[in-house]
Amino acid sequence: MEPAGIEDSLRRRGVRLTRQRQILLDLIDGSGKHLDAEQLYQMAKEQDPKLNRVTVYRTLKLLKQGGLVDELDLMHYGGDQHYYETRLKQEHAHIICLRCGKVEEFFGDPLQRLRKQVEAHLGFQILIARTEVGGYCSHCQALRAREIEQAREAEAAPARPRKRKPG
Amino acid sequence: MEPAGIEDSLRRRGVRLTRQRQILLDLIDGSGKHLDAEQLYQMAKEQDPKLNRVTVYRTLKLLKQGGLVDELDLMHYGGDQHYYETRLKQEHAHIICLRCGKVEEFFGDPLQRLRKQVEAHLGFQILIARTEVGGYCSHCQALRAREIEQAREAEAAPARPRKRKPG
DNA sequence: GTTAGTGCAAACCTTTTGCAGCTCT
DNA sequence: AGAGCTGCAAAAGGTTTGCACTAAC
Repeated sequence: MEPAGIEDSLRRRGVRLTRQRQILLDLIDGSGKHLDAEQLYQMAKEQDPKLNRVTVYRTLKLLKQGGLVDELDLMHYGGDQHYYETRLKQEHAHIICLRCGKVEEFFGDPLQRLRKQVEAHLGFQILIARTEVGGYCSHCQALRAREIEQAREAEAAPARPRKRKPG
Repeated sequence: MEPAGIEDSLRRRGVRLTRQRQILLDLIDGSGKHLDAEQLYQMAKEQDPKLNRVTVYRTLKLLKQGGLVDELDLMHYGGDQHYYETRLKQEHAHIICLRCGKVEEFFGDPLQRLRKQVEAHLGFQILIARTEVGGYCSHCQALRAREIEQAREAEAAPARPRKRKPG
């Protein structure tokens, strides 16, 4: 279950594979979710209560610099934290539902097209690309339509006290 | 030179167009660059020395929530600040040179293709999309090749003997 | 005249840094 | 054995909040 590719890459550069880094790598790679630094810290602490928050940040910086993990902000849904994932998978876009927070991944060919066009038209040598899309998932579109409808009704027919409020 | 569309949108929602907000809107829309909160604050202060940093943040939040400006991180080149631009232009990707920091904009069709595919395949209603690409611009590719070459020379032929085993 | 908006100070939160001691190779 | 790494404390940077005063509508 370990991200062998990442561990090899680290070893090759003389970076030590400490217990703390193992824990964090396994979490980033194995959780299946996009975790932020604080979540990583809390989960890592369960395996090693002495593991320090600072170590989380230092490990993330190390992995970022080595190009082994990507840093995402997921459209700032939920705040300004950053989220992390390994770069083992094929390049993909993240599609975030701004209502329920669900994150989908998209692997279509426009991503490769974009890379090629940027390289060709702008002469860039691309190291990393990131696409994030915010919107409403199909489930939340329906819910939102209902919310808006209810808000309209509430505005059109005001002063309909459901709760007792002395006045 | 004012972003009339934005001002209308604000007025329509009963948001007051204060002197401070005018200054900030003009800067975001008219500077032609991607400014972060601190830069905006410094530039705004030149027009109104009493304008407070807090007002910058509050205005940015307001504009973000209204969907009137986009918040970018430009691949975190230069730190974790956020950069801002109005949403008046056609959707575009930002291509950042990780060596010199130059930001190019890309308007190609893969962006629209991506939108369409995400809507079709995932059933999303897209509100906002953001693509950021990091790499080396053509100018910096050459410079970087030279840097690497020089680093290799410095390691291969130093004044003192090599530490590694002889090859 | 109301109510939203501003300035100021202080709090807050995430991330970084300095340093002494520990540990991986 | 020794460079590299960790933990701790404290600082740094960016952003938010509470409150009294001000100004846009």
